[in-house]
Amino acid sequence: MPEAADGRAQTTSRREQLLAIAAEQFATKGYKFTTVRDIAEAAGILSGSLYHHFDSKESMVDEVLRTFQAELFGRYEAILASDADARTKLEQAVEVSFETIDRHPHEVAIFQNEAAHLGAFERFAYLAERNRESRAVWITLLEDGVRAGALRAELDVELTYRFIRDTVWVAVAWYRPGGRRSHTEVARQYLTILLDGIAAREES
Amino acid sequence: MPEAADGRAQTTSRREQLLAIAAEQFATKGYKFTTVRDIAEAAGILSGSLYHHFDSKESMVDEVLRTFQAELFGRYEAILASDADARTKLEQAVEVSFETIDRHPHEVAIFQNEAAHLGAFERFAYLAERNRESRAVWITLLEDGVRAGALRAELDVELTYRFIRDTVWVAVAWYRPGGRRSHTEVARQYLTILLDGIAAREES
DNA sequence: CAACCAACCAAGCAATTGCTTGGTAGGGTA
DNA sequence: TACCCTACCAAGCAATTGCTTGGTTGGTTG
Repeated sequence: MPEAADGRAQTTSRREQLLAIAAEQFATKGYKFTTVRDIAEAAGILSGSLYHHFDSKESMVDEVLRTFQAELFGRYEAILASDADARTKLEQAVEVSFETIDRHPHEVAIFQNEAAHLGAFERFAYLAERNRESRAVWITLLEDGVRAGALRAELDVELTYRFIRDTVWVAVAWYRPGGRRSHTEVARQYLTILLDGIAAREES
Repeated sequence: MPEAADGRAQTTSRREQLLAIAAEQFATKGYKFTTVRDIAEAAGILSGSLYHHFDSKESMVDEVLRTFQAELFGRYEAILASDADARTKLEQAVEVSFETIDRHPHEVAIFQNEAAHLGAFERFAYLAERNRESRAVWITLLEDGVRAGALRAELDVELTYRFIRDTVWVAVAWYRPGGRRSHTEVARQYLTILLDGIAAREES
């Protein structure tokens, strides 16, 4: 492993650079639409040279998705393990999600667009596993919220989970890092809608 | 055009059958992952025979998406043109969307998964146009709702539109026609969350 | 019956694709 | 100097892919 003079691991190895380039291509054009020649050209090398770093195109998406998921779920676990109240935890989970879109838009897009097809292959079975994990996280958060009285008691937790998950992740399709709205702003607005709804409150 | 004995147009021409088969394949495996041989095999014919009905694989998605969009936007326009109040129109638009997922799950899935990539090609420029139309519909509904006092005045209409659009359509990824929840039920639950939020109301 | 036609088959071509192989340039190290 | 190792090139192979072409079949119609 290459290291800088001061002993810290070098921030971006060639391998990581290539992975980032591949991720961008996969995200914008789709996995199957992206050829290894595309990736190589974007990196300024020949297609064959990619196989010095990776043993297949499949390995590239695999590694991209794996590292991304590992980081994301680490953050979810941290929230679950904290001692904040139920509503705060829910809000944090939403914020973390939007922050992830901000920091890893390509990775999220790939996951969003390709997970369904790729999940069919044995190699990507962990995607389904992560899906179950994700569901467990959100369901826990929601049930805790109901139990604590922070969320409506009649809530269809399963449906609510799906709506949250969908809305949060699909935002990657339109959210642009560095754009007019910050991820914090978007998360805050979304939480307002989710928690209080869009209807005007009746005077009671 | 083939016609039944009683003079009505035959409900499903061979062409329509093949389109339906192709749509299913595109939806489940993705456009690029689906080969013409896959489609042909699913139809019980050889791949070359498909070219008696269509002149390219591209034409197949094109036709699938075009007819789907035409029907959908026809229904949106009908709602806009009606004389119901703002809130009712918004609810109807949501209901129509979930009903569309129920009736044309494959078409919605294709649109959801492939529109982004395909939109880059000139042939599919109408997808972007339809996107603008869709935005116009929802923004109108939301602004009318705010104006009528049915929706909160401080609403970020643009963000709200995106959240609605995303959540509604992405449901195609998990909604199963004929499953435990009817599309009417899902629409009703979703509207509750959207309009009133998931937070418990404070006693005031 | 003769003509026609929609629907299909059989075979294969040309381009693209992921990937392999053998070799080379150049910087670091003993 | 001799060696090694990372990163790359040049060339091309084998499989897959979308699509073409010429021909066959079976039903319908004048």
